Order: sequence, then structure tokens, then C-alpha cells
Amino acid sequence: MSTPARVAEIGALLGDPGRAAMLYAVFDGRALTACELAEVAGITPQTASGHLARLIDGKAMTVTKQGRHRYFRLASPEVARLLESMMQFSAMTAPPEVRTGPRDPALKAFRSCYDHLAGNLAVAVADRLVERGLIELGEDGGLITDRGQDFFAELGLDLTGGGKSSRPLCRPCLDWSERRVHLAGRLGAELLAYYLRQHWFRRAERPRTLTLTREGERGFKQAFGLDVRSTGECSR
Amino acid sequence: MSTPARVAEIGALLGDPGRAAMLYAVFDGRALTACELAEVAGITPQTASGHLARLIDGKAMTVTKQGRHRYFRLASPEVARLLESMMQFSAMTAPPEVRTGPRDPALKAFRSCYDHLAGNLAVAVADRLVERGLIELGEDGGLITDRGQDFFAELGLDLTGGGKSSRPLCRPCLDWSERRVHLAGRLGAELLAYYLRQHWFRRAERPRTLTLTREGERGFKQAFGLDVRSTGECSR
DNA sequence: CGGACACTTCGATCAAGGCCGTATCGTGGT
DNA sequence: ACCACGATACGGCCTTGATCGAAGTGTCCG
Repeated sequence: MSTPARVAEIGALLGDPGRAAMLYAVFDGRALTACELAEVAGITPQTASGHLARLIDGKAMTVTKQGRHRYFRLASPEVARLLESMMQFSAMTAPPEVRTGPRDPALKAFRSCYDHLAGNLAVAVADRLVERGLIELGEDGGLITDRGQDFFAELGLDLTGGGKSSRPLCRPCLDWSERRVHLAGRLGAELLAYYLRQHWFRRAERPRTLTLTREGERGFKQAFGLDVRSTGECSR
Repeated sequence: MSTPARVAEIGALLGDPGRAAMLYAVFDGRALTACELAEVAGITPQTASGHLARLIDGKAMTVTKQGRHRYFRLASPEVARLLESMMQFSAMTAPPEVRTGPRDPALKAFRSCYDHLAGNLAVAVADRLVERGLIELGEDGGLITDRGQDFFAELGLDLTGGGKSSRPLCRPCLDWSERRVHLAGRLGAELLAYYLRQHWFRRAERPRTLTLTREGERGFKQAFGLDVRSTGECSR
């Protein structure tokens, strides 16, 4: 199988409205059932089942069985990145869109974006981290400063990369409608894990949906001077 | 138009073997004519014409008229990134492939990857830059060290980002079959421009195809200790 | 001006695949 | 044991769109 042929396969895999809608639904890292996915895609469960089989075959999704439910989620960070690229491209080529963003106000402020925090809160946190000289962040890449290295190490974040060669772990993730970057990459994932360890967020009923706790409100206020309730609008 | 619907559109746009082959052909930054693209895609010119119209409409390609020829090339760096993501994903999901890489040995050693240098030479250069502590490079991101800042400034490279907020300009680009990163982002583009200014490469008959010059051989030998003739295999 | 060439448009054909109705399988709860 | 429910498999309908032949437009060259 040649490379361009593989590209075409992948494109075709993501090129159906139903499949795209289902992938989009689990883009934030949640795991959903076939019926839920069918509903968000606006198709019948049996149609969705076929699509899901193709997505799994194409390594875009994985499934875990739990009783009589089967939970579907993204197969790998690579898929998430691929979706990111597509949304970025879509935002770049279709700016006449005025009204963007999720209708659900809870998602405007914060949500998870695969393995890291996204939403207006995430953008604000990234801004503060840059302001304090802990990281630098641009569209092309990011870096952890020396001060940042110490700071994050003190928080107990593992940034060694597991012995792998990867030293820089700070990747920008463009909020494709917001046009502002937030923090992704290993540092982004570690930060979200840290928030969860500190009980700033709770995972809600649906797997991996985030709920801000009282401690979280206090934490963000104290650590970053952010009033989460007033972070304004965010977009999806 | 909702975001998932746009994703589906883009997927469908890249999801045809003919269109994928044509995009792949111009992925290195070249501009090709409709007939050339038809040939690499293995379709007739009239079919290719239809595909190209769709690609242009979808902002994936642009066209410039020159006499009776029309040269097609990638529309933007975002498209290149999107293709990169897809190839990366494809390499991740289909590793059983043993025999990879371009048949053309000239492309193994070096070629342009949209706006920066790619190929085995590019990987080797990136290695040397890391060795000398001028940059750091991982899978998630890259950074220019302080020594690097001075070094590249001395070469006359413009890394200011044009007043925009983007400070870090050092992005890794995974050679999806080689599984080794080379240098992309603004620094990568600036470096390629520098090579061209120094006449280390010449643009060949076809627009933006690279030919290594004598000066280039000497230059890479002298600057990086690299014997370009013996850089071994690279992959596409 | 006429022919060669690059490219596009139009029209008809045809295969791929999305969709759903029905049926089947398996699990959990009563 | 029974039923409810989630999920998948099969079969047939139907739309989408890829393809190429033929014809039309524009450009360069002799």
C-alpha cells in the first residue's frame, strides 16, 4: 500500500458526515456507546454500528466492553492530532462563520481535548504560564523555560519523557475557532492529570467529562488569579 | 456549517485516490501542471481537471497561470500540516510495511517538504543541531536554545515571527516512514532559504525541486561534517 | 491564419457505499 | 425462564460521485 493510497483511505474514513460526527463526539477523550454516537450523528444504531466497525478497522477508534455496553473512544493521540489538523484547516478556510462554539455554556469555559484541558480556561491558563515566564508558546511550537522546569518539577509533574529522546514536551494546540493556543503535548496532559489529582476537576457521569469542583474554583483563583465563572466565552 | 460537517468535507476532499495522489505529488512544495498531475494520479486529464477544481474550491490547492500552462501547488502550510498528520497516522497504523521510501535515490538523501528541507540529510542536520546544543527537538515540540538564538541570528535568519506573538519557531516534522524527526516550522523554512541564498541548492527544472551544488556538498561537509553522498537511505 | 497543445466543460455510464427495515445474537434484570 | 435492551449482520433501495469520450476555449508557434 503506497503512501498516497493510505492517505486516501484515511481521508475516506473521515470523509463521511456520520463518522466525522462520531469522531468529533469522542474528540474530547470521552468514551461513548454506539447508541449515543448514533444519536449525535443523527443516524440509526445499525448504520452507526457499520461506521464504527470501519473506524475500528481503520485504527481510528477502539472499543472496550463493559457488560452489555460497548464504549467507543479515540484509538490514539495520533487520531486526535489528525482531527486537530483538520479543524485547524477548516477554521482557516472558512472564517466567514460568525457564530461558533458549543451551545452548552459549560463547555465554553472548559472541557477536555483528548488528554489535556481545552476551552477558555485552558487558554487563560496558558496565557498566565507565558506571562510568568514558565513556558513560551507560539503557533509553531512551545518550550518550557528553565524556571518552568523547576516550577513543574515542584508540582510533581513527570516531564522526563520516559527515557525517550523527547526533551521538549510543550506543544501548542490551536483552539480552531478561538484562534488562540492552549497547552497540549505531554505537559498539557500532565497538567490535566495534576488538576485531577488535586481534585480541581471530577470526572462526571459520562467518562472523562469534567466537572469543576469548589477546590478547583479556589485553586485556579489562587494559582492563576482566574475567576472561572467569568472567563467569558469559549468556542468548540 | 458545523465543525464536524466541515471535517467530513475535508476528509472527503482528501479521500479520493486521485486527489490524494495529486496532493502528494505537490507536497514537497513543487508546482505542477494539470497533465503532470493527471499522469502521477493515473487518470485522464479531464478527470484530473475536475478533481483540481474541487481541490481549489476546497482551498487545498492554488493555481497560477503561466501562458498556456496552469501550475498547481499546495494552498497553504496548513494543508501541508494536514497531509503530514495523515501520513504520520498512516505510518503509525500500518507498520507491517517493510519496503518504504521513494525509489528515486536522489529523493532519499534530500528533498523539500513544503517549505523546509526533508530527507535523510535533513534528519542528519537536525541531529547535528541538537548535538551542538543549538536546538532541542522532541516529538511534541522543539525549542531554540540561547546559544541557538545567537547562532541563527549570526546566519542572518529572521526568527522574529514578523511581530506576531510566536516566539518559538522550531517545530519537529516526523519523517513518517523514517520515524525520525527533522526540522520544520519557521526555523526550518528559514534554514532552507539560507541554503538557497548560499547556493547550496539550486532549484531544478521543475519548480522547487532541489539539486545539490558543489558548494552545497562543501558547505554541509564543513558546517556539519556531513558527507552527503554517504548519508545512506532516507524514506518518503 | 491554421495547427498543435493545455486545459476545461458537458453528458452518459457505472460502481461504491450510505442508509434503513428486519432479523439475530448476547447480556442483564425481573 | 422470560423479556428488555444494546449491538451487529443481512438484504435491498438509492444517492453520490468517479470516470472517460467528445467537444469547446484559449494560447503559443510557425
